[in-house]
Amino acid sequence: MKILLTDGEKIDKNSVIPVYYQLARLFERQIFEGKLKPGEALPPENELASSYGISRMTVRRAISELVQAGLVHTQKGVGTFVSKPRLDNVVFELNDFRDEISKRNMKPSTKLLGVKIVKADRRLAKKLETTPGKRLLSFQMVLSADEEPLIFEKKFVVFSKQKPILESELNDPSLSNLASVHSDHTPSMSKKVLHASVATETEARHLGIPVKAPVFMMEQTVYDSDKKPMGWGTSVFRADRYKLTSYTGWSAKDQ
Amino acid sequence: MKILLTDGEKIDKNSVIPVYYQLARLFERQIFEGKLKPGEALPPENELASSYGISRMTVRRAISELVQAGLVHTQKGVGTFVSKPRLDNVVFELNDFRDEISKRNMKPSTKLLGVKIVKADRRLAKKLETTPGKRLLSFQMVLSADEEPLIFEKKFVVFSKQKPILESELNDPSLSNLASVHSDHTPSMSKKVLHASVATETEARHLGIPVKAPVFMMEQTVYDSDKKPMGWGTSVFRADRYKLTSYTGWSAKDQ
DNA sequence: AAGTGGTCTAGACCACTCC
DNA sequence: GAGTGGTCTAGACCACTTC
Repeated sequence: MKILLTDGEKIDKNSVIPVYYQLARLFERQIFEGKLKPGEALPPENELASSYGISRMTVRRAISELVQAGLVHTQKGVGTFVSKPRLDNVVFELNDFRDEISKRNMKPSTKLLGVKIVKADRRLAKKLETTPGKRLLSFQMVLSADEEPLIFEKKFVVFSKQKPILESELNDPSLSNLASVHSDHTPSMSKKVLHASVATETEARHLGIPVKAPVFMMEQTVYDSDKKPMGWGTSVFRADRYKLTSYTGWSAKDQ
Repeated sequence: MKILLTDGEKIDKNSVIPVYYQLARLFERQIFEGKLKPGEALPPENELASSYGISRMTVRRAISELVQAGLVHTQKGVGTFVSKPRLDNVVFELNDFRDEISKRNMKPSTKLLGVKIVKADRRLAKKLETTPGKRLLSFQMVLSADEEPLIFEKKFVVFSKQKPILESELNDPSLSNLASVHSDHTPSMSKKVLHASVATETEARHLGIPVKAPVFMMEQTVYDSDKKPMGWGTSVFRADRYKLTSYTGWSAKDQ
């Protein structure tokens, strides 16, 4: 028997809020507030179970949420310890354009500049792992927020179905959707590469920026389940309007 | 009672490999191989438990791993279903320079160009939420891989300790370490913003690239637990050598 | 009402670490 | 050997969806 810490905080077993969730938040709070510092051990699972009057499995569920969040880590046979925040790894997210724009309370729009059938040149043939001369569907479009052009996109799709260009293309003009609609296969993997570049004359004109202005260029390849490329495309983002932000650390969610 | 599917696959309860893990891999395999298609339901948890002769909690653990991995999703009162792969959200990682370079079997090196004490101008004062004239520690350095310069960095730290510049700075020249060494506080949060830009004359000279060549510019601010900025810095990456790659989809780990 | 996933319990045995 | 986290069981009750 040990003297129990007086947490001042309690668990309400009759609440609609799950016990494991209450316990996880309780520890999270103590870590954020500095009452539990990096390197310090949490009480053993058995002790937590008996002192809160809950089952050990419930304690473990709470702790496993903290482990997932990176707040603590466990050592078999030793204990559970508060982790040090890792501040120098970064994760940049670049999600669906329409979602992002809508989230910022702006109106997204897509202008389809042209759809045509083209023959693959050497570069396209290489990107799509096919032969030069192969017939491809080509799309060009401009994505805008509140009527201001932000992104200029070119996409090329290997087509195996003769399908008319439908409205659905404009509802979801993502490369994986385009590839999916015009092919018998289903996209199962996507590779994206982000470059820093400068605007070409064409890109500058469509985006309303100076030639050679800095831009992000994202290159996407969509593959089917056999790892054969189904589509390839580039998206050029205005760097004056687009930047990628990332927060790391414990209070990140407050931002 | 229902007729059980003949999976051909079995669970070995006496294996050293945990049962939940075996079951999760079994479903994962079936999803990757297309035997379980997006939208299809997994058998109910109770059925899985009885047909494999294991407890429902163990089944749930297996399923929860699949949920985490994004392979399936659950609907309360309805069932568990195979998810569609989400191919159009992207996550770019930009991890510690030394780790990344070492992983590529190259030799990372850091050249410290200069350390001095400077007075904050208006821009720095704003970035660090302090007043112009405030004395700051200033670092400039070039990071190279196999002697080729890749990144040019400037960092500014609000210092509250009079400490000599130690070797430790070169071992870990990250902004959070610099801020930590020269302050009484501990960094607890970091914000990074990635821009596309073009090289200034100074940057171009240090990186050995033409002026106005495209570069990535990453801006980092490190905060203490009270959300006061402790340090601010910029890292300029050669765009001809640096790009960010991201894979999404089910077979991503094969890459 | 029947079936589903979500939560929780009170045990059990194990492998591991540390002394 | 004592203490720790990791796995697993065989139940239970609940809220939810569907019919």
